Amino acid sequence: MQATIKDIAKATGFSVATVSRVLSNKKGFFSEKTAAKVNQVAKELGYKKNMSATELVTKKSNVIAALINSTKTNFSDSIIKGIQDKADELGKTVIILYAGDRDARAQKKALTTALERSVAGILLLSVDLSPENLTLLKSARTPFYFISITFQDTALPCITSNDHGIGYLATSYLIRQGHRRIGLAGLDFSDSYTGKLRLAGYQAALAENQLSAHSEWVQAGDYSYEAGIAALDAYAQNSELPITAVIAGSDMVGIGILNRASALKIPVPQKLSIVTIDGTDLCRIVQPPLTSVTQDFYKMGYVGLERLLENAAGITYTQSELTERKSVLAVKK
Amino acid sequence: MQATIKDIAKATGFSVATVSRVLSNKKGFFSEKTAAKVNQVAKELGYKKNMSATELVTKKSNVIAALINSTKTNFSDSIIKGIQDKADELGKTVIILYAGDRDARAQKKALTTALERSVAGILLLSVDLSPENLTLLKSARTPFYFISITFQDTALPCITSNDHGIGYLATSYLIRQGHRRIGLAGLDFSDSYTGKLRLAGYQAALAENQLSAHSEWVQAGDYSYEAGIAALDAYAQNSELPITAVIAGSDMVGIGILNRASALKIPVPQKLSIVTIDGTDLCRIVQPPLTSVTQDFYKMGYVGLERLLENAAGITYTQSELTERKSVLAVKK
DNA sequence: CTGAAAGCGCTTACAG
DNA sequence: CTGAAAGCGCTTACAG
Repeated sequence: MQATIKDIAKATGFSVATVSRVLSNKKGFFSEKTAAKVNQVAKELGYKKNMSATELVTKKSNVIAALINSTKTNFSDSIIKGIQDKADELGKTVIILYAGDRDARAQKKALTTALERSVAGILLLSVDLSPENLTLLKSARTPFYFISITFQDTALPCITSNDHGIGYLATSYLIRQGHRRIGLAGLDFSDSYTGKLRLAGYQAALAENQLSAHSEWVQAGDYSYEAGIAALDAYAQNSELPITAVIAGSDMVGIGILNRASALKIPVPQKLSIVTIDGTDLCRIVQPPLTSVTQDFYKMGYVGLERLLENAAGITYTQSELTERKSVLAVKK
Repeated sequence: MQATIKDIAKATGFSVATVSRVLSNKKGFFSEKTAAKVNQVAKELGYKKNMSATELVTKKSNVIAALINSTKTNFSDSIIKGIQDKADELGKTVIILYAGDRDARAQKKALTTALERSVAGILLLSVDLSPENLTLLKSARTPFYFISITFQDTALPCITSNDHGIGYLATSYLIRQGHRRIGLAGLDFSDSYTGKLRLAGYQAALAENQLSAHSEWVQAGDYSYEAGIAALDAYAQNSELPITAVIAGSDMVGIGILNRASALKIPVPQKLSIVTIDGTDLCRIVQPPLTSVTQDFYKMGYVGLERLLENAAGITYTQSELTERKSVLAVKK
């Protein structure tokens, strides 16, 4: 049997009230001497607080649930690191819950788990809730905050990169390097608002330079490695590539493009420059290392938790920056 | 205010006891009619069970805590997927807790969190507990089980790959391909028992073929990308490589070796064959894709949870297999 | 099939 | 600084 506060009370001769006070460190409500004795006995008995009881009576919790989806995009590591660091500063504890991959059942289960334990708040990392689950979440009184996902519904509180800015940044960078025929590959333009925004940023940058995208330059996809392969195959249909540079919707797309190009003997960056979006560690372990628009995932997590706890509304943007590596060639104009 | 069982009792005219029975589905203790009414009202009120109260009174929990460490090795995804799938089958819910990276404080915090919530069991994925934390874990009455980590102390219950077998398998495969001078790189032979076992397997395979390792063939490391770079630099000190093939301690080590070789114009596999240990998705996104000894991480998670719940003792091994890709060249003997 | 009552391990006004 | 007591939301023998 786990020792309880009662056991300690009995052993020390104090009341459970006093024991409770020292154990939860209610300063000013006990003497040093009392504390020493109680803590000592608690240690001897291997006492461990029963959080269920505490949460039941205080009706609050210091745990934050972070729901993650199980897709292979591995930038969530950085986000979680950011959340964890902030949580440590604040004395919160975070539990991570898998919410499946666009699986409404799994989402609901994770959500219910969080809600039933009356956590202090829910962070949703790139999880695109089904309509019912969104309703469920909203109807609960638990604060929530989305991270790394952009909604059309601007009423949802979230922190994310400025996706329009990302598209614009990548494109204008390539233009400055002298490129004129620039592709955009591997993004989802129908289900994903993110994709639409990045496309708009891309088009804006082109327009600003009196350029406009040929339809064959833009290859939709699902942000996966395979989407990168498919995109390159589409570009390589004719002996001459229609583009001199391409923006990949994710690191995995970029790597897919890179590898397929290598298989087809298209040298990167000599014949094709690549800028990828995300900028995770993956960029540096391929050859050539991929130049990227790098998102600040760590910060998303760190300030995401902050925002959640201050009950912030609306969208907060996190800064993205261009990281030059070796996959872009400057061409003379 | 969250609706409670009491509110439902009031609204339906039943007692809290009856409401509790239908809500926790104690078959045979209520009529269909009662159930219908209670469930209906529960739904209207947006009732959500307070798990703290339930756990407090039943003194049991159906949650499993999975402690993970924050190193970059990303095979934990597969392990967690395995755990999650098994948990779903069993109706358990799993919460994931970060236990830092060989950080005793973070470990303790994660452990305490799990223990204070009196979870049904604790799974530790590749987390190498400090001695005090191990004592803490053992002294609690909570069942625990290690995954993907090998101890010298065989009394600790765990599921993992047979590390001796892995070293042996990789080495004997390369020998069968005609290699005679085979390196081993990026493993830790001092802190990590895993490293020692793999080394022993490597030596056993060599010995079986009347070969023995030159000391310069074996380059220690910490399983990281940088360790791979360093290992290749060590091998490449002289104009001629001392080896024709190398076994990398992890996928990241393998990629480090590969990239450094490419930078130094050492063609893989023509001048250097590589077999890597782990076999995660990373192996297929580099060029050439890396032949690997592939560990069955998914299964580790899946049966790990099973074992935990049946309170199994001792070590369970999971099967590893050789996956041929493009990084090994067969040489004529 | 249903209800009254006790109790899980804690916290916290209230009174001293 | 300390204690007695009520109560958090549930479950479950016990009695009908």
